[in-house]
Amino acid sequence: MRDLTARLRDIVRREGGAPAPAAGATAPVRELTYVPDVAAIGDEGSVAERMGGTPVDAAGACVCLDRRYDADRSHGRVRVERCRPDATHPIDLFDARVRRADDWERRVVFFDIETTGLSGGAGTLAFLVGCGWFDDDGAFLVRQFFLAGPAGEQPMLEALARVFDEASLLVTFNGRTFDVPFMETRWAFHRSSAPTDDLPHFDMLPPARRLWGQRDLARPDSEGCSLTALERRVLGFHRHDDVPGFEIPARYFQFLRTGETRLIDGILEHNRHDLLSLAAVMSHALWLAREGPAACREPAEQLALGQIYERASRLDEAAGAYETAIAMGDADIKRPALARLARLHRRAGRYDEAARAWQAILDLAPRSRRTLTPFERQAAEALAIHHEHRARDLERARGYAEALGAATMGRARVETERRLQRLARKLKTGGAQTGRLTLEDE
DNA sequence: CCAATGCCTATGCCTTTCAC
DNA sequence: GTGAAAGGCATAGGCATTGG
Repeated sequence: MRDLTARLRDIVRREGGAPAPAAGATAPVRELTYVPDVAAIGDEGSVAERMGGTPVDAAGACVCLDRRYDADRSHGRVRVERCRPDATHPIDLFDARVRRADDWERRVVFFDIETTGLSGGAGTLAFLVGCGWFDDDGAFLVRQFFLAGPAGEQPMLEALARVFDEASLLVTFNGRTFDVPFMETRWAFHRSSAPTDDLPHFDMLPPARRLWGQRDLARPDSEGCSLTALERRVLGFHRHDDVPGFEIPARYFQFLRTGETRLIDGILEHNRHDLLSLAAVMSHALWLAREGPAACREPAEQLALGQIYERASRLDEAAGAYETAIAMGDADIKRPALARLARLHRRAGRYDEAARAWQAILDLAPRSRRTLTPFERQAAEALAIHHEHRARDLERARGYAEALGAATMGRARVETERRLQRLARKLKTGGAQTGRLTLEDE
């Protein structure tokens, strides 16, 4: 793949009028027969005609393709019209930078590029950029700009800037790291200012990781958080004959050699599916955040939702989500949900409720097991503190501290030892009498 | 393959709250 | 009044993961 990128670098150089560099000892460029007169590539008609698009520039080096997905069409389990984000969606829960007052929903533009490689150097270019947005009827419109040759980049960048100028919010998947910086270097390369500079940008990857990214300990085969994985898990959408990402650069280089537009069809479809799924995944995430834990299909989502509310300081909603997760989930969900619920209770001064949640974590463990998992260690430590300092039941406090001491190492071990010594001292001097008014009367 | 983002964990600091 | 504990908060470094 690396030498393909090197070849493309040669194309760009020749395009600029400079002679091709002498073929080095390694990769000769002779087999690359790119024809600058892009409109004449292939045997019948222009690239734009054969792709069913329209030329953006006079030479047809950039091709524009429009596609409409009707509102009542289905994408996996969801209908297209349901994928439109609107002002009722609490987008600030996922990204506080997108303020709700900013009428961000006016024109949300979904954005995804296909490039000749991941490395993003000067020899790599985005040969396909796809934009999608909703019209007033709830249909999803996709506009793609395709480079029939590198000479089309300038007109592509101008046309793309016109789309972005209309946008109120840009939405991408991993675009904060990849797509947007990539395009910004291209605009810089052509000495124009980037239209993304003052455009609010929402990257769906971090929110998706928060909602669906927790590695599922119960299922080692769980799929990760790529857009195609989310598509299957969240939308129930399965692609047929998809072009895998790693194959995309090679296909484009082959197109440049042969002018065969059929090689590109699968990439166009891949890009459109990415945009549609991005819209669907985003609006589903927003919908879940708005509707709350009762709308979740999986307890893991309820747990994640709790963390999302907690980050946004919506602590009551967070507690509600954790309680739902505890009620619906298996032990692997219950444990973290109980721990987080316990911390919320403790922070709010509801110490008895916190203690009950910590105790519930310990009750999930089989009696036979001596070793403590991290959650159980956390619970035992919190209960030792609770019973020593709040409930004043020194005997019980010592019980938890002892269980903790057997299961800790290093630094935590030292603290536990100190706790045990303090408890022993207090018990000897008769501080135990005060330990009557505790949890026992519940 | 590469860069970069953001989560998790450990660690130290600071303030508050008690017990003596 | 003094000292110890607890717990919130900030920071830093490690780790995994995503894009074509």
